[in-house]
Amino acid sequence: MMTPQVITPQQMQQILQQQVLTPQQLQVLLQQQQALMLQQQQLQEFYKKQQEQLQLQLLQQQHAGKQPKEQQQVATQQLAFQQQLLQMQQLQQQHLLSLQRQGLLTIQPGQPTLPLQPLAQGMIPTELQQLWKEVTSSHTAEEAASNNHSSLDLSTTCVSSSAPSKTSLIINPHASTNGQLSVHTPKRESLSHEEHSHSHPLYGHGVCKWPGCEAVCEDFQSFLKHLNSEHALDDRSTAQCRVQMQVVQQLELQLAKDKERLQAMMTHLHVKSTEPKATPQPLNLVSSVTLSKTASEASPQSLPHTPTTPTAPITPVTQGPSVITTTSMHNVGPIRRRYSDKYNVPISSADIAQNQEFYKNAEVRPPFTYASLIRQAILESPEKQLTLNEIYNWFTRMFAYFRRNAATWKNAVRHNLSLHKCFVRVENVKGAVWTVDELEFQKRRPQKISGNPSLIKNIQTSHTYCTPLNAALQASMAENSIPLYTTASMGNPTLGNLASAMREELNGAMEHTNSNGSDSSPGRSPMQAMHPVHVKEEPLDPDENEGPLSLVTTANHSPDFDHDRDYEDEPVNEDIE
DNA sequence: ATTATATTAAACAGCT
DNA sequence: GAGCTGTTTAATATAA
Repeated sequence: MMTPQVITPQQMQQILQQQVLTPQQLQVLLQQQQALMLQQQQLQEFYKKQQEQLQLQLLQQQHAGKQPKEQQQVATQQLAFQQQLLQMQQLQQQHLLSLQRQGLLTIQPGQPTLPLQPLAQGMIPTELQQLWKEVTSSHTAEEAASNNHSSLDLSTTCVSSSAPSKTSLIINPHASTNGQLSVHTPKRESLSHEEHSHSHPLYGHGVCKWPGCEAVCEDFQSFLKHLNSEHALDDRSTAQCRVQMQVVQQLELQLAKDKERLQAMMTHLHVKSTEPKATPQPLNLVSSVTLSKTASEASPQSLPHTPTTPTAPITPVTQGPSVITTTSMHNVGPIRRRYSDKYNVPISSADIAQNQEFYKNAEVRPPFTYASLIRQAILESPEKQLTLNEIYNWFTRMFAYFRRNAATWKNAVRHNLSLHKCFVRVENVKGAVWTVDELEFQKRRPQKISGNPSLIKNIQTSHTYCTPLNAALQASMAENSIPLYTTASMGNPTLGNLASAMREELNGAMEHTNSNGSDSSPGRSPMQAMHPVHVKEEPLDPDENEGPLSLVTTANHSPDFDHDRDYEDEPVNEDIE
């Protein structure tokens, strides 16, 4: 449908590959580049039209009421979404490919998120500039040493106007955080790292992966030789690098725009869909983060074709076919199955950050239970304890939905706090705070995982059954490596909490006994093992080991939650629902 | 059909 | 007494 005859980056590279660039050739190249940009503009136009059409459809849908063709429209909508998502996926893949070709990105299976991280946010031009500077600076240093003829000053074309005047060799291995600049350091990693050869971004399947090269190299050694001889730091390589950089930049731009567009579409549709309760809005959505996460291996056609739920948020449907389960919501807790599983769609908050923003702004009911949300709120707090009011504040801060009907949901929160054993009230100097008994919480979890508590017993006895659970947990880890509402950064300390929480989930589900090996409360001092003034008595569970309970008696009130009073006591519109 | 869980509403008690 | 906090009960809905 939309396969414009744009000159692909590869073709461009091939052109470049033919010989050392002359300024004329470069001119041609730039023209081609402009053509590419033009094509991309057309692409954007297409999307624009698509979106307009979508809105039109929605309008019609609203006016038409419940006419039978509504379904057709919905299907069209769905299609549009899929196209959009597919396109984004392609973009992402293209982008990935480009980066790989460049050697700017190393994808290693061992470190799943690290290299992909920048992709999710898009590599900002300054990063590219930085990379470019590194190349060019070393380039000129070499250049200045050997031949003195003025090389192609590519920096005038677009990215960096700062001509590399410095002669110092800036080859900083740490600077290339997003990958490795393999242009100038092939020898270092040659013999000693044989296994590393497999992961060299420019070498794979016995061929050189330099853009447009594909020279056959039997082994890594010959590849290095080839790399040094054919792709040395000369004008041609530099130009190739630069062109590719532009391509990447464009793709980044395009990706960002498409992401934004998708977000707008989602938000738009979602706001609409909350109004009519009886009209489900099946949407097939793939989270953008899924794209970035699995762009390299995910097949685009594996989009599930099952509708989601009426009230569920635009929950991106993950495309990983088997691994993703509802336990992907682990860090949040059980989802509200009432809505989520109606269509057998494994809802997963793949793009947590995205959803965070979504729920913050869109008045959409989060698909999590109150208990899960309360737990999340508490666990997110630095002290793992919150007062009731702080929990309230968290709700209103994180979810636009909870900025109205305060009486209702606050009552529900209180009700949940009292009802569930997993919430433990701890008397404090300043009053009382609520903590989470993770074991208790996880106790309810097994049912969520499989719906069959006996399975857990099986898991306990036969470790071969660990696989599904583990897979689920790993998927959960991959999916939600970030606890809700924290931005995605691998260094996030909360990640550790999540990991330990997951370990505990395993422990809790499989062993059912409290092994003190799992320390779920990092940062707790033994001082805090003081007895609480008042703990909810539990007659039904005498065997409950209250060991891991964090019974904090000190009044260390976190200031983080004192400024959350933005939405507090906001005027309540009781007549909305 | 039964059971478990979640949600919502509401009554009530204790406290500030 | 009002409002907040916390407990409890009941009705209802949903999913397993």
